[in-house]
Amino acid sequence: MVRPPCCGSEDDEKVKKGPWTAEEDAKLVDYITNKGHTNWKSLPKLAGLNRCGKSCRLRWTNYLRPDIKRGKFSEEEERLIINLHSVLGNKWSRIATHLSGRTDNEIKNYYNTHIRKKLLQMGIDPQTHKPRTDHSQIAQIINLTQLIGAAQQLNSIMMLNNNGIIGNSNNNNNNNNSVANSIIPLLHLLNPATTSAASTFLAQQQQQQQIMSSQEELLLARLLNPAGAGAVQQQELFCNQFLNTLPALATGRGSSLMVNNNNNGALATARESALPGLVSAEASPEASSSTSLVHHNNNVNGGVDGVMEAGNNNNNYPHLSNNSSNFSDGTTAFSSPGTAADVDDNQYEAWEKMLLMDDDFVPTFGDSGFFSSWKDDDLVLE
DNA sequence: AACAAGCGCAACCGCCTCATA
DNA sequence: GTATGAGGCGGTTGCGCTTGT
Repeated sequence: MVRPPCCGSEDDEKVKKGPWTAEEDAKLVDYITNKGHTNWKSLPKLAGLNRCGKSCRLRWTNYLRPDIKRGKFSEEEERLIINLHSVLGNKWSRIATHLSGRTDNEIKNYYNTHIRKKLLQMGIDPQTHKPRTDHSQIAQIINLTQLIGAAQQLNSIMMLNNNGIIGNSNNNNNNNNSVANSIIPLLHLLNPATTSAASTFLAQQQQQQQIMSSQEELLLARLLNPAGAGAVQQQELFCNQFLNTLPALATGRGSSLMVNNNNNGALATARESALPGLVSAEASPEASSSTSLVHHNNNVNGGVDGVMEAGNNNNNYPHLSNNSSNFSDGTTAFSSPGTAADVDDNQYEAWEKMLLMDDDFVPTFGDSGFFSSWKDDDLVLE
């Protein structure tokens, strides 16, 4: 059955459309302030407005409501929107419930204009939050500026690494070659045919390094020697992940949102979250004795220790009950018995709410995609 | 200065959901 | 169980402003 529009056709000529005037706004605000809005359909007549009820509702909820927060979105809000969108998709109204004072319309507009553009520039598909695999566009996306930026940031990370802030590297080598070590593989990725000389140089540099940290090894291995079919795509995927995880890594924090069939997987995911992208996908756990959702809100080493401790005490995470557990290092874990399939939507909703409401939630990036959508997968490696 | 193109955002449209008769 | 209608939601449009030529 096709319903008529909310404003009957016989009234169309009378009902005003288009931008609201200050006078109309004042009438609407005055009426709702005094009488409320129990019935939008009858409201316009009662308020002396020549608008349809739907238009009044929209004007009120999106613009006139007193609790609306106007102005530029903060970085925190932007990050939260991206997180939420990666989990919820285009559920703008649900996203809006997590950002006080922001309307679904405002968030939708902001995402489609600002965030969408940003993600595209980063090589991320704004709809799926996964790296784009359009080969013809990759080279345009990863431009020289990004390479330089990436190299500088990688250099910072390696310095952090050598200072023991990230990882447990024993490598105290001079970092002078770090930039070269990082930028050459990226150049190689863009155009292998014309970077043979650079690759040779890289090989020489690698030989000169007495000890290479495990992170560096993994990074270069995955950039230069992706195995098996789809090597190019793997390179691109990893490159995107790598470029985009740098800022998060630089903060020295590891956070993850995952559905994890644990046992050994607990350790694997913990490590992965500590240094996203540098643990191989093959580290996925086989056994499934329980399902857990872990939020690492800590410095990297602390996060690993916290989860490892949980796993080492008992592979089944004995002290993680049906609700949340908080580790001393700031890690928050949620778990329930059974496999991922045994966790119903309500449980996921509850977890989702708890995590997303957490101001410290920081997204991480896994092989299954940038800002992984855990709800869609039984297992999301972070 | 004039025009075109791009951008941001308020508002609209039409479909969906849910409550109610 | 079905029809109806209000409210809600997401997609889209179009206007006004800004920026570039």
